[in-house]
Amino acid sequence: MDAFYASVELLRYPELKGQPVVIGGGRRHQPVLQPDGTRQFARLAGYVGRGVVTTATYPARDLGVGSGMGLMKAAARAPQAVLLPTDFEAYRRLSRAFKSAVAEIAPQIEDRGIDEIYIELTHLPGAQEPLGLDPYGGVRAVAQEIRNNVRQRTGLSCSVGVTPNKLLSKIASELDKPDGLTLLTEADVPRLIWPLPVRRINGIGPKAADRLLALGIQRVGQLAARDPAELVTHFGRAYGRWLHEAAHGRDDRPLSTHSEPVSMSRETTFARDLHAVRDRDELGSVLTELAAQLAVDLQKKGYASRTIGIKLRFEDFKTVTRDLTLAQPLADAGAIRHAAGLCLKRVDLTRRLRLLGVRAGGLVKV
DNA sequence: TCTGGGGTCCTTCCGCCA
DNA sequence: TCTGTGGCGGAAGGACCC
Repeated sequence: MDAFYASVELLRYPELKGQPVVIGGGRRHQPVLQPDGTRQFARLAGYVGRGVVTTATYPARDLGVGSGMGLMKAAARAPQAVLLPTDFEAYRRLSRAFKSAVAEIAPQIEDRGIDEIYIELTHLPGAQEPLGLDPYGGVRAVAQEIRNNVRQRTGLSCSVGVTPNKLLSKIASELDKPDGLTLLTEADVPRLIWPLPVRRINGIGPKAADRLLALGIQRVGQLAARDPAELVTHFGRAYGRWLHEAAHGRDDRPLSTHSEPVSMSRETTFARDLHAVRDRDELGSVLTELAAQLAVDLQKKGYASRTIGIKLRFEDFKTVTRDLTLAQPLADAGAIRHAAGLCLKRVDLTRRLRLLGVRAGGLVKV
């Protein structure tokens, strides 16, 4: 889906179309309905806090604002941009709507989060047929039909990559964003994929990109040209081989149409850093609240957890975790709070904290 | 102006046990 | 009884993704 959260907000507030809009920040900054019927929107200018941009509209991106950026920094670049708080309930609703719109045409779907899916097109009627002079006309038409249905059911645009595998589809879907349809085959890899920066490969993050850069590798084609043995030397057997395969556009992962959750968690960043001793009571009640929320999440989805853990982030952004595996799975707020308290006792708390989280792993259906 | 919240998967280390 | 080896679960951290 294209700029998903922001696009959902534009459905609600169509008067913002064409403007730089940024989604993020806390519950405040809600638009205010004026007596004359128009809405007063919060602006980025003067933002104070620790929020980040979750999504920015394309006009906002043109001003240098992108997801993950601190809102203070975003405010410096685009003070006049509209700021809207996140509304996950609305995004989940539209997420279900777009997925069922796709499923009406192509039922084999792999979920990749709130705004992304992989779709199996291979065996759909007509997908293997040429259309006029286009040997891939059949599958192109199916993909277009999916896009049309998503727009009709949700009012939202999406971008699609039609290729032989998931790795290439992910890259291809981003070649013509927003509202694009890109079809490519293995034969197109040298021309269309090799000029791209290595970061465009799903699985090469900032760390791997830095290490590749140190080897003089910036683009996918440069990676493809390297001896796989050399990559194995630098990155280990599994990752080295994978880098080589990925650079050649090869990927044999099957579609995964069903998955069970592995863990669930709740965490919060404080408005100001807290001290273990001086802010003991506040810290304790945050932990209690997180445990209670997590218990509700577990019970709503029908899971119990055998491993309870905590996550701490200190003022210097260093993060530590502690966890505890129990004899019996549990989903009770008090028991989660107790286990989290035991974990907390194992951490040296001399530095101040900016974040506290509680996690439930080892999930079992109840 | 410092950097959210919710996840998955992988690696490494350690203790326990056969 | 001592030593080595290997599997396994748990714990911790890290990379990456949406």
